[in-house]
Amino acid sequence: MRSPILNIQPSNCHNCRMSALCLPLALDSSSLDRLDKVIERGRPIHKNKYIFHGGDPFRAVYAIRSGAVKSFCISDDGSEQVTGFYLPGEIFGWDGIDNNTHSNTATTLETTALCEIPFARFEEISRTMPILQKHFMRLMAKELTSDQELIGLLAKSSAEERVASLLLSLSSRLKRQHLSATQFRLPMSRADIGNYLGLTVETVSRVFSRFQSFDLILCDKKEIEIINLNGLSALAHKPKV
Amino acid sequence: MRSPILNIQPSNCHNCRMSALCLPLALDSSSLDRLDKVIERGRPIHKNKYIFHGGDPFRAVYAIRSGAVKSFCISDDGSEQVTGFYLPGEIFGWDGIDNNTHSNTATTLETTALCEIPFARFEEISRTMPILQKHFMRLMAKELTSDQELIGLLAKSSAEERVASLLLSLSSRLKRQHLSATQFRLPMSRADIGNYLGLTVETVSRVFSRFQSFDLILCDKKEIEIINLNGLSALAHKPKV
DNA sequence: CGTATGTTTGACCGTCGTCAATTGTAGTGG
DNA sequence: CCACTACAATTGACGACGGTCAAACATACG
Repeated sequence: MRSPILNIQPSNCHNCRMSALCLPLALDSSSLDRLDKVIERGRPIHKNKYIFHGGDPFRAVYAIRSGAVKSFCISDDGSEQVTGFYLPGEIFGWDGIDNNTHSNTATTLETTALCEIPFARFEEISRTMPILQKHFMRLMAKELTSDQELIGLLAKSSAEERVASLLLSLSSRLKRQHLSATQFRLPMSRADIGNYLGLTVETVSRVFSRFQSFDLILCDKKEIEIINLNGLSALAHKPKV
Repeated sequence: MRSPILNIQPSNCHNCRMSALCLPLALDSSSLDRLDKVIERGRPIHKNKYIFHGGDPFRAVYAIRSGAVKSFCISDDGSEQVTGFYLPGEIFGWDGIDNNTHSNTATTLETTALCEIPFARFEEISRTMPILQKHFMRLMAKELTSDQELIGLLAKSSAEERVASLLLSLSSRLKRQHLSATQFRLPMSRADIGNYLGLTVETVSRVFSRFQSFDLILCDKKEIEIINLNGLSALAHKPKV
């Protein structure tokens, strides 16, 4: 039984150290208060719990205070397709906006604390706060560009490039949180990584081994240390042709 | 030099037969008028012309009245990655919302007529028309889910499944426009298809040949006729494992 | 008519998926 | 605490799918 990890449970957006990430806004104090009142701060959720299921009615989007989340959808044939990994300060759940129904399922990869932003109430207050509306469209657009990066990755890259790119993405996103960019713990399994990157578990495992033999990373199960960041970047952006 | 292709040039949204697709909204007549006034209806553009470049400042999103458009981004190594094909009634250009800069480049695949929706003015009027704001968020969410379908396709499918899925996607989108779902002309080259689907030109060409030998389609260069729609669907959704 | 570009087809080979076996890890209950 | 089981990760052998290289052909454009 863990853990005092989350003793810094924020009571509002003002004192949440993540707000610089999920609300990079110039909101005056009273506007922030109004936004603050609609946000529901949940207690930490255990690993492998569902946040919403595909088909659920769309109620809210979610910001991560701590922990990690994966989202995936079920394709026609019943197989999973991981569509994203989300880290603290990031927002997920947009997929429900059209049709008012979630197309994805979201689960926790480890103990996770969320802020729930009920969409109906958000829409109300955003009517009087245009900046908030624009901000949310920008967040959605960010999600779009990150999806497109993934598309580029899947369409063109080799297994090594894909894994290198994922590691670098995680690294830079952790850095944004003022955490180490070179030493971290992967919240997801090899199978999740493979599914996300369009590779099999075996291939992912082999690539990790190869990266170690090249002295690019050290890795003990889920603990990662990036030793040669430049080398990894070179691999990730390796020109094809 | 004008082409008489588009003699049904609509003068406003009221009489545009595409409005049911790009504006599936319950707008009263006066609201539609206000929206109508900000939309700039351009003259037809020739094939292979740029609509915007990656890096351009974000000014507007675009609805297609006729023709076809592809969008692509340039990756670090200078290579193109096609991110989408757009047909009449569809809207593109969202990629510019975050950073106020387009990350993609968009070009016409054939002679194309566009409606330009200046984003700044759109934001103004959407403040007093919440339904419009929600509608645009839904359009962005649609783009998100379609990107995620592509991700699923790229991550898991074989060459045949990818090509079959693209053909079916085009087919159903043409059907939405009340055009034939089984006989149409591909607006894009084999190279574009390959780039989009993460395949080489040669593989795309081979798959087309194979589909013909299986009597799934008839195809003369860019003219396509789907003979066995069910068979094609079966191929597209072929369960892996 | 000549050149550039797009498409098709063939032969070959490398990467990654498949199948299989082994080891390591985590969670459960005795 | 250890035994037991279920699951995660690693490693090897093999083969298929699709990429690469090359050549032939068709089409578009000046």
